[in-house]
Amino acid sequence: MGTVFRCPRQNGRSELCPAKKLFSCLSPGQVAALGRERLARLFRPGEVLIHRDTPALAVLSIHSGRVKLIRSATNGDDVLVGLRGPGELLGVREVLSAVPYQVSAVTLEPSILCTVPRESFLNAVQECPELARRLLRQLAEETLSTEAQLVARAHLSVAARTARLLVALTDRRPVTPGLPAAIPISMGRDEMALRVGTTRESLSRALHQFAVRGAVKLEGGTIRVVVPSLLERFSQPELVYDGS
Amino acid sequence: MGTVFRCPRQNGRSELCPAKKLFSCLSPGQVAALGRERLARLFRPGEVLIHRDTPALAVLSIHSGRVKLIRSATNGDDVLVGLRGPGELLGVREVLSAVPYQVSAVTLEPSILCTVPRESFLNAVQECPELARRLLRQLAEETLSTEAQLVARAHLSVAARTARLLVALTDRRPVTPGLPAAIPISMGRDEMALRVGTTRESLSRALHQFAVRGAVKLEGGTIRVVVPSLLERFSQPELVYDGS
DNA sequence: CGTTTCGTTGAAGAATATCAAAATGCGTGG
DNA sequence: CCACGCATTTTGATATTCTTCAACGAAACG
Repeated sequence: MGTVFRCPRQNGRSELCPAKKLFSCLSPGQVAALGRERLARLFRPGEVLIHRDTPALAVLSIHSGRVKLIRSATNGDDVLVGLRGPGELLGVREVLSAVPYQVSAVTLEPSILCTVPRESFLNAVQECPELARRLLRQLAEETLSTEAQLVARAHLSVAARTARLLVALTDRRPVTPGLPAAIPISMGRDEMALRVGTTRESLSRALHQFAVRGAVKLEGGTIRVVVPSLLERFSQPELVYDGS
Repeated sequence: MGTVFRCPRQNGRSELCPAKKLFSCLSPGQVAALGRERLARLFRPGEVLIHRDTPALAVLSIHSGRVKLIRSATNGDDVLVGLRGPGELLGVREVLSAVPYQVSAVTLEPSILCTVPRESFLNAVQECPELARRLLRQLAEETLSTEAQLVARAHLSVAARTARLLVALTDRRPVTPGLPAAIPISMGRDEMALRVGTTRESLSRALHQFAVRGAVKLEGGTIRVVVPSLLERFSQPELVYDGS
């Protein structure tokens, strides 16, 4: 599970995974002390990086690729708890709290990660106040976003949450040169459903509603947002749209 | 809103609100620099300490009393996002993330809090690495617990979540001297419902189920847990109990 | 060209919210 | 001590939202 290889280097010196931003405050010596962080591994999509309920022995740093954090129930229905991308860390909270991993981490794409042993990480945090401060801020934002997620699930319909996802996905695309048409996205329905916190079927129906009302256009594999403003209306609470 | 008065003092020196644990690493000078933290205010139950969407100008430290963090929707249905008690801080995440308050904070009981201006707080974090580390750990635990909440809502029935609340409430009571009978609690049904993430009515029904099956006994105002083990069974997923 | 995976659609069923009303508890003043 | 009135809790009936099961069409792939 995971091919071992070296991270790309720059300037002849070992270059940290994009967690550079985070670790940039460490001295070369401290970086070296992080341990085997230079040894990265390549993972295929769908590989399990972290198993829930196992001891949190290390923090993983994402070099490239996207990873989903899930809690899988015994029966099999997963709950998405978060998504992480390049430059982000996995398992920080558990290592800091000294508890077993509370979630499982699974790659969504081919990904390259490196490992920082628990002790090394804690040492770095201890040694470098700046690192602590950066993590602090990151965690603060993380908590707020998880809370937002909780609230959304609590009082937004599946349709509204779906609309929100679409809005978020298009927002993130600065690539909106022409005013008229809008932006397509690509992602499996199952992944979308996971992100919205519903089933494949319910998601499909929600999209159908949007399409019927002319907010979006479903083009095999991609979703074209035709009337963003309309979509934002759907993302509001209250409003409910059902039936064929 | 809130009567101003001085915090109790010990040893002739001003004593910080129970956030002592957190701030104990600060020097007296640093403590003084925190600003007006010695000026505490008394709030009546139900007072709003923090209004969502207003600028996060300060961190509040809870000296005594309990506070609920909520997101109130336009229509009026609140979502409980967290509870805080003595020694805990309000608004840390927003201050650290430099965003407006994302939740409202409302007292559940008469409470005494003191205020640490945003800048003072950030300075303290900057100055004192130990403080940063403590906050880090606290935030890490906070995130994990919010996530757990999210997961619980996602795949546990109202009954299961209710059972969990009862279990948690009894667990927190070390006051279980005699083995035979069990522990009573007191709390409005509305507050319970809020914590479980459901309505007053649904909660009532869940309790009724437990009572019918002999797990608990409803005694006006208090709930006596008769068979804890049974209650724990109810708190498991899968199992569903409905009907009269 | 079958086979497999993915997406959509329909119909039935479950869980929970909502609305309305009865019941219970509780403090107050007679 | 009792009666009254208010607030909380419970209960019942109904509505709604969503999931689940099942089937079908279509694109993807060997």
